[in-house]
Amino acid sequence: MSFRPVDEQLRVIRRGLVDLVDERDLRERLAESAAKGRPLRVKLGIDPSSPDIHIGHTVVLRKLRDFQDLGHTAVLLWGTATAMVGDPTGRNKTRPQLTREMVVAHQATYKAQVGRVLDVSRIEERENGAWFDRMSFMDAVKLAARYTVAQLLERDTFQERYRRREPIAVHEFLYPLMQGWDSVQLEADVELGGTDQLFNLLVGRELQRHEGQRPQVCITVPILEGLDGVQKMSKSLGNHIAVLEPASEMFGKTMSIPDAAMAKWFTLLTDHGEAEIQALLTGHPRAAKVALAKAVVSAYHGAAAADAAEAEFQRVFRGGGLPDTVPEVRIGAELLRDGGILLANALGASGIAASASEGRRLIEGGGVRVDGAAVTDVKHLLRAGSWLVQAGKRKVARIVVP
RNA sequence: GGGCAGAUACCCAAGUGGCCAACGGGGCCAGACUGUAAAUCUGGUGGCUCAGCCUUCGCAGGUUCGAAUCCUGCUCUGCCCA
Repeated sequence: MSFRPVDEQLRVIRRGLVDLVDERDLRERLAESAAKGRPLRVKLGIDPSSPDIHIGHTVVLRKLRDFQDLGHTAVLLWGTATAMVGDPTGRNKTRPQLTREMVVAHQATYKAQVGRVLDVSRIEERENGAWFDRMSFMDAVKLAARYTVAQLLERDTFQERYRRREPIAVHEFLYPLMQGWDSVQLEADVELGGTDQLFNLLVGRELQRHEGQRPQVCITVPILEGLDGVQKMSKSLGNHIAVLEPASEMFGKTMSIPDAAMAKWFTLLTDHGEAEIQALLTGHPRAAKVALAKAVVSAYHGAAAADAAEAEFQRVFRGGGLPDTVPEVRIGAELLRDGGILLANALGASGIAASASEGRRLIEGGGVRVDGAAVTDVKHLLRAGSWLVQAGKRKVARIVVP
């Protein structure tokens, strides 16, 4: 195994980083690894606590891929035990504890998605259940003895919650210790995480030192904001782009992010060079956003799909046309009244609106079109036939009334 | 173990016997304007067989013609004392 020169490696690694604890240490290790031909063990912990990953998660995965590309070993740690505890990071509430079955199911779907970014044929996979599941309570107590309450309360999220007199469950305190213990078990050289993970990563250093290991280098990458450009991208906030989302959805969603978010998205989600990004950002914002959207889409669907998504976008949103695929919804005969179905009910039944009541409000608010013509009559009846029903610009369905 | 305070819709938060599907703000949805950007303005924001009806104010009972509001028990949370 031969490695690229240390400075070159460092340049790749440093792109888009926030914290690097510490650089001198990393440099030493890189030099050492090159000299001995031993790849660094770069750890990333993933708790399969939700079945899907979104492009916000890919920021750190891309960084891990950087290490892979440089010839190092990506160690993916499945937090099968920690997922059941729930990482309190960034939470103002205790997470629900998951069952073993849920964790296992999530892990499978997760892995398939991680493969969209990482070279999964070259990853080392481990599960922390391997050591936590058979750890005795007394072992856990010993581990817990290595940290003090004051140290744990240093963490922003705990401190905040404590100050606001919100509940903090004891097992949440254990989470950082578990994550740190993983590093000991894996003998990690480097651990990656989002900026909100810095505390947890540093605990790993402490515990490794305590065990007589060389403390890992801690690297954090920024947390990507969601479509609103303000809050962290997350599924629960509904401001995310899922890795498995269709190309046209990805394209459209990326186009809707605030201009101010573009620079960050370019740096963290695309392979565009600094100069290229600068050039795009100084041009027309719309052109830059199109370039961004295409880059994001092609990372998951390929260049051809990205082009198609752009064409479709142009047609639908600039030309007022229709998307490539319009879902067709057949209305069941049992829903018919007076030889048809109320438009409001059809909106609810087709999923365009969450309920018939919401459909009614949309009609009253002037947001609904049937075959291109606005309908404002709440009592509008769809008779037998096929109707193109739209609510806003994004929700369309062909509704077939028997 | 004892005492005190609190639990309201996605979030924050008013309401303390009828005028409450519940003020206000945020978020979100739709409309106008745009570049599906930002800013701004407008409307909406429990469900339904919709001039009405049903369910909702931690849970379960009770008082009352009538309860988110009063009573009892329970669950959960924070604070103080031990």
